[in-house]
Amino acid sequence: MLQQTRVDTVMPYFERFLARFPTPLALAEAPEDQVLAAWSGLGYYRRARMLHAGARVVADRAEMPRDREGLLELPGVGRYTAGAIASIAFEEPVGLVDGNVARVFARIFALEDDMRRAGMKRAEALAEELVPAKKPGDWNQALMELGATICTPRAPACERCPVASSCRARAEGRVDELPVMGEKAKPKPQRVQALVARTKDGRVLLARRQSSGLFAGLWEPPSIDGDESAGDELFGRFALASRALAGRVTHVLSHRRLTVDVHAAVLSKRPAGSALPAAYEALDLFDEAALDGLGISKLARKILAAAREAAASPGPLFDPKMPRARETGRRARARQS
DNA sequence: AACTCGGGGCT
DNA sequence: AGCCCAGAGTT
Repeated sequence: MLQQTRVDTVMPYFERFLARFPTPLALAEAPEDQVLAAWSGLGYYRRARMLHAGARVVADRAEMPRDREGLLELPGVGRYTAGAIASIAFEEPVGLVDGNVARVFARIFALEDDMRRAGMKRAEALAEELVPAKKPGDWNQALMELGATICTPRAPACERCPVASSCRARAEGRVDELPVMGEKAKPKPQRVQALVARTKDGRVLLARRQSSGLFAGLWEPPSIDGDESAGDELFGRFALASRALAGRVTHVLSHRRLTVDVHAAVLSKRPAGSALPAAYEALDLFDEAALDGLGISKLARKILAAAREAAASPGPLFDPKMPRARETGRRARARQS
């Protein structure tokens, strides 16, 4: 859970997850839907699938690997995670480098290399060299904690730093220049058309995404990439009694900036199996109360909320027979007030 | 070596 | 509006 995610964000998920899946065996025996439901909202859902697969490996062998080499063989366990478990749980004297340690080393030793690329190798070699034989887990956690609380990316608290006198960047007045972080690609804009279709008795149509790619294995209102014309291809798969543009949702990922047109519709017939859109592997109808038990992305929740909001407060110009555009979000509310 | 994969909190 | 987070797997 801590891969690329802050401790404070993880904490409540961690508590719930361990209450629900207390042991590797309990996790291994759980259906994937329940694992993704417990992960719902945390992001990088491949981590959940990998952890699930890893639990199954451990359950099959009836044994947890107890050193770095064995841990590295588990799916989802890379160099950082293997080092963290080996040193903290099993007191193996191995180093580790996460974003915090990379920054701390870059400053203490004035490392010039790009820490997004080749610089990580230097940092890992240093970590391996410096880790003490006794309490290696405490050492590693102290390095990470120093980076998270004192040696922060911006405005580090050098006056409170216990190793400021050993810091080369500090001595050379280059704290703000280190670490060197190479350019990162900007998210690419992408348009999406989403369909929130309900039966007359209020159940909502969701589709489960295929097992690889974006939001793999999660349920969501079916959608298609592209502009309005792409939407027609999606809408045509279903028997719709009515349809209207309910709002627009934006969602930013590391590599994409999604703008989603949300279309609300009423189903006149139950969807046939042949209606399954590309990128999905299943289709089903759900009561509102059942959504909590599903793996659903934050984006999908935004889309559902936009459709609900449009239905609840149609606005002065609403005509149920006419398609309409409606803005949601801070800017629209500011304009209305 | 570059790209894919979420979401959030802080500046 | 950026930046980056207790990264791993795939191409």
